[in-house]
Amino acid sequence: MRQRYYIEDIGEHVDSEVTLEGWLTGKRSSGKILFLQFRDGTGFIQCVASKSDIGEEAFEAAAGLTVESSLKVTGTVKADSRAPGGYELSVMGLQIVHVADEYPIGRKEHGDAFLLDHRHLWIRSSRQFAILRIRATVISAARDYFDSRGYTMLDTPILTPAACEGTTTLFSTDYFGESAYLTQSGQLYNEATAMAFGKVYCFGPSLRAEKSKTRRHLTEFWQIEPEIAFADLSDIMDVQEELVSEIVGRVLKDRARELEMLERDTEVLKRVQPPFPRVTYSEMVKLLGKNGVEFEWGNDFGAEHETVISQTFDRPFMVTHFPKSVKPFYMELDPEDERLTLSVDMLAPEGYGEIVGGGQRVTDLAVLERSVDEGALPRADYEWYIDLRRFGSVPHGGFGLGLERVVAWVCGIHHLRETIPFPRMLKRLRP
RNA sequence: UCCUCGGUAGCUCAAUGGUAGAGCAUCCGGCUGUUAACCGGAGGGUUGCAGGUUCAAGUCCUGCCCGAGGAGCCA
Repeated sequence: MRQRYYIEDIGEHVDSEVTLEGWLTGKRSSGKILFLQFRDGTGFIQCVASKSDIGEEAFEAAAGLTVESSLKVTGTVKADSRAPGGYELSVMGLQIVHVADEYPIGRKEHGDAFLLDHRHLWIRSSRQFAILRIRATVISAARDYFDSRGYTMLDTPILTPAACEGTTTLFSTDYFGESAYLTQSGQLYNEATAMAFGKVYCFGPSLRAEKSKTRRHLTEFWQIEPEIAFADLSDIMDVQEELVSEIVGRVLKDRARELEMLERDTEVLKRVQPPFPRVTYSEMVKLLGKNGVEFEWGNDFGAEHETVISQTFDRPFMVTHFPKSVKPFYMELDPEDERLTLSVDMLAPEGYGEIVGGGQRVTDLAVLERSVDEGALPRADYEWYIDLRRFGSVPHGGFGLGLERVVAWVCGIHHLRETIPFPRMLKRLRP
């Protein structure tokens, strides 16, 4: 394959001639000198063209280019402190590939609805570029964490016959005359693969037809879910904090430029080191009381509570031992207090709230059967899952890490809709 | 589903019930170091839809549609 040059590696080619292939993000001219803002998908660079270097004809053609026109630019790489990023390209020649129509997204501000309607173009802008590159790094770091520790990655199905939980609203679809649902989580299937492979994880979309309309919700979001045989609650918490620390460390190391583009305070991220604070649900209820927030034991934390609590800590923290009433049927009960479960949620600081949820699963056949019945779940659809307790049942557990929430927190951005290439939300299916 | 706010030029917004404007974008002209460049000029409107009040409605009233924020809900 021929030699290609990318902006990301431009520092390796100072004073040599390269050709870059990409798009024009903007331009400024001063009569006989032209500044072309250029991107190639790996970064952004300014190209400087003067009439004396490239000739009148090429100069006029370049001056007439519209925003988002595609072109190949040949020139010499210069280190220049005046340029953002430290380098610029001194243009010797350029080849126009396509002259774009008038581009709808300008450099001035736009409303949320307008930008979401133009998401297919919006992802070209520098802020979205930074966020989505960080997303890719978060995924890569998480997968590397598991792959390098002997986990087997096993995909779980997206089309399922039953809900993971009876109460939640599901997207349903026709499956050759039978109704099927889009998965909310790979967890139940993970438990089956964990009994076959020991340590497993899955990475895929979770779909929920909830009519949630907040910055913390998408109807289609991605989860990374490990499941470990012979693991107890303490093991699960160790994995959670190690995983999250590794993810944040990788982003700090490999995506410093992107974090800078987002003006993210990296001091906060550098504090993300084990051990994370661990508190029980009951301690948390007391803590809320001390902060003057009324809260009745047995309820689940709402947005307000999570915000108050998460401002108490300077790094992610874990809340354990939630009451049975607020957790799903498969959670193992606390042997010391049967009102409680061996569950753990991790909450991100700075008001970001829950980013991980998990815990130990029910081991005993009779306990699980009772839970399924109490939840009024269709027994037939869960028979395979119950089977896992008939054939070599062992203590096991795992968790789900909500990718978009982690990306939002790491990037320090307000709304989940910017953390996924094409967000799916209530009333937004297009583009 | 509930509460709040909004819908005016391509975009972001302004306009005491009395001639619909500005900035950006676009087009034309100027400028050899611009950083959301700058300077001068031009074009650009079914004020979300339907009805009502009024001499007169972008503005007031009623209904509907659409969007945003929040709540509820939510591994």
